[in-house]
Amino acid sequence: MRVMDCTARISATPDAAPYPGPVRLVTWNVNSIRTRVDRVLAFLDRSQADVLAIQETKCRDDQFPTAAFEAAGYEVAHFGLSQWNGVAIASRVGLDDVATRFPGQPGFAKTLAGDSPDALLAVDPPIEARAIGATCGGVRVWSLYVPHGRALDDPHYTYKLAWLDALRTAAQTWADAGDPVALTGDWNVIPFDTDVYDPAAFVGRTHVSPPERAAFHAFADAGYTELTRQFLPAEHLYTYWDYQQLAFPRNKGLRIDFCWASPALAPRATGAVIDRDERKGKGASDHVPVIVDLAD
DNA sequence: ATGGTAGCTGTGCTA
Repeated sequence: MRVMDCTARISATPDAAPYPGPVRLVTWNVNSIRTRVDRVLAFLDRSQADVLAIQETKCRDDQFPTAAFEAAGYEVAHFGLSQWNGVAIASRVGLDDVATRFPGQPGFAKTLAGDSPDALLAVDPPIEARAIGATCGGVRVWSLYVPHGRALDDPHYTYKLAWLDALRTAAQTWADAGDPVALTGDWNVIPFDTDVYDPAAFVGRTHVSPPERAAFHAFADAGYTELTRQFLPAEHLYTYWDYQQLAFPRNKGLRIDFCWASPALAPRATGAVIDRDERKGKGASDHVPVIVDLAD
């Protein structure tokens, strides 16, 4: 584990950047922050994370345990509308210019029996709490919870593809601008057959379909680098294990949590870790933290 | 064997 030198973060002059130095960036789908807050704070202390991108907080803004994070030395920005979804960024290296959606992010409108086509066209689909961005330690961090998709013939699947395509379009503009951007979170895509315990079990299901995989790999075409793959190329390294059917003891997992880095950021990466131990014991999330280290 | 688990303003929905 890296030994932190806190004095290195104090500016030498008032004009210097407030938080020079490396950034340890973590993404973690915590599956309810209120249930998991003690475990998350213990992880922050143990890992010495500088920035934590959180998904599935499962709460509204007024329910988020902000005080506990602040007591641990982290600022927090959270976007949650209900008991579903919810994303946040906790940072001890600054937290500026918070955005709760990316440009062009589609919403999702539930259709009800009896809705006429005209009525549906009139609906401006509400944005879901699946993306939050902030500038932390000089890095533009996006905590992302990509729609699951549910099934290939479900409207949520079409929504998932549109959501990923809109994100890629935004990501392209950021890359073209030369911004140091990290797109980190739960992507709900299994990019390769070697990222799943049994590809045959996923035939005809979401996460592995060619359009989903194409939408994921399109970020490489936009110039981005997936940092966990760069440092952890081994097959069958998982970040998620279902709660059911003893999936974790049997190591029947999926690799679905990733960090895409823009061209300006990717060269700064020095390593990545999947904290598999965090899936152990009582009260674990079904996802584990995924850590990337970024140099100056 | 059509189950199993976890979380949520839960008697069903979402993953």
